[in-house]
Amino acid sequence: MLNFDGPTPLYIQIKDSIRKAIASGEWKPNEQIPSERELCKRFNVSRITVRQAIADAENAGLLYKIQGKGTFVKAPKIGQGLTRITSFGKTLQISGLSGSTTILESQVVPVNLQLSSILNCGLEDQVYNLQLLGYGNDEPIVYYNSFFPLAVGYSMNEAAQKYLKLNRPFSTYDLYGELDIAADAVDQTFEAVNCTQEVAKIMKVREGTAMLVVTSVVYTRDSKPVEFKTAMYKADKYKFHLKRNM
Amino acid sequence: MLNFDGPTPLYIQIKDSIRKAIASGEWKPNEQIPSERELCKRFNVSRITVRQAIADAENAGLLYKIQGKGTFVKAPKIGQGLTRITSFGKTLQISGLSGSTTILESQVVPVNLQLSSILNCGLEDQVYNLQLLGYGNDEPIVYYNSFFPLAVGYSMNEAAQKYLKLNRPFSTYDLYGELDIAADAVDQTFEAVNCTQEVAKIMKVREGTAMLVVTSVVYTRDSKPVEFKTAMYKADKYKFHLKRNM
DNA sequence: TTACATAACTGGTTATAACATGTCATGTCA
DNA sequence: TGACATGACATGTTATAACCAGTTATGTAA
Repeated sequence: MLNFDGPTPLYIQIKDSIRKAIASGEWKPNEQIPSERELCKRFNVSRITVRQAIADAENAGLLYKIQGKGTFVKAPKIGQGLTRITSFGKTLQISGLSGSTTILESQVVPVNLQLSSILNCGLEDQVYNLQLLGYGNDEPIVYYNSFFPLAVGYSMNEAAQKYLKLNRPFSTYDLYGELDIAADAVDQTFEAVNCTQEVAKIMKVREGTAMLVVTSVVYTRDSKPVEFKTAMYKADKYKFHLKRNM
Repeated sequence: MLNFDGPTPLYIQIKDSIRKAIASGEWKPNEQIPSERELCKRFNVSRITVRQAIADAENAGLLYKIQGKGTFVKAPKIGQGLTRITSFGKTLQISGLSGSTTILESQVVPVNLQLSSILNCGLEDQVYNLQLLGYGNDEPIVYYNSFFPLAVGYSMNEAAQKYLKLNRPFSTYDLYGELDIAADAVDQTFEAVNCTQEVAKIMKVREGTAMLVVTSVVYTRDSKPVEFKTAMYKADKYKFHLKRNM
């Protein structure tokens, strides 16, 4: 089950296994997962290791614990929770909306100074640009503008075409699952802007409508940037939730 | 130093002590804090306990660690980081803005259904309403509309008057420090809205300007709600940053 | 049958211990 | 002098062990 000799810590492997069990639906929302001691036996590791895996998963918004009762799978909130990374497709599903995603643009473009610095590539390099439009109940809800290193971009595009054919809503987070890239962390900035004319046209809103803009940089486990993305959400259709500790 | 017999876990006491050392300026941003083993000796506890305290503090955005080098005090970002709770006064200070806060309203009001449910009080109860306007460089930046249980509200108002006399910028987070209330966690919702006429007047912007609205419920250590707050930020002056793990 | 003590779970806290891995200063050898 | 080995010290990972504190089912006594 676990690789005891490899370089990957056991608790990370266990966390990944938890993530998979939840993503695959094997463990359902609000369902109790095996107890810490049970997982110790199952993976043949100490309780500290299991607890660290669970703590990480809890931190990522995948689980919650109740003392004396057990550990449970966290059900994502309506809207979008900021603890747990939830893809567009999943968010729609939770909200009970039918949805779809269209590809507005899929192209290779030269970098600018900002992009080369963020994606950590040369000024002469090219990057892949993917622009998606997400619909909920046939209404544009979010406009994604992503930039990837070239190799990643080509794979992303392939995966996107695949989802497109299936006519299922998706965002780039859904696509990572299709690739062998393990996205591990995201840096995000939230701000409100008045919608420009171009975006207004794309999203079918009046110019000046308040939009929630989330700028993200996605990193792999080894802290290499793999995506720079700007997401513009139609304000009245999308909120973000967050729990913070002091 | 620590209370070994009390009900408060040692690692929480240590975390509080870390928080105080940072808040008081004893430990400055980017300064290295004593090593784990040093803290073990100093507090006379095991390394696990110290590590848990540090992990909590890191999670709250107070510290960061570099393997092989040490643990350091995190310097809050310009803008507002979403990992670490940063008060309005502190945010201004980091941004290098001079600022101030005025009290728009300080009154006792009856609850409505939403408030009674959130603050967990009876429908006949009254609550304290405090409305603040935060300025940066003489320009309105944020409008806070807070509601507290009555007893808390009176203390908050006193503390606010005190800050007002000192002519120092503040938000309710600054005020908690003055009271004996240990705010421990916050639930927040982020959304973008077009500014209404009333708010436009208060914040001296054009009607329809995009505003970032953050709705917060503040909880004490024992998970009792102590504040319901709506904060409206002038969009071009305020952004929020967040790092998320998967 | 009901009420209460208890046992058998759950996660929460803490100690001790060892070794791995990353960083850096120091000292040695070419 | 410069390159490299080494040791001291930082955090990272993991095991074993014990006890505390809630939750729940069970079984016993009134």
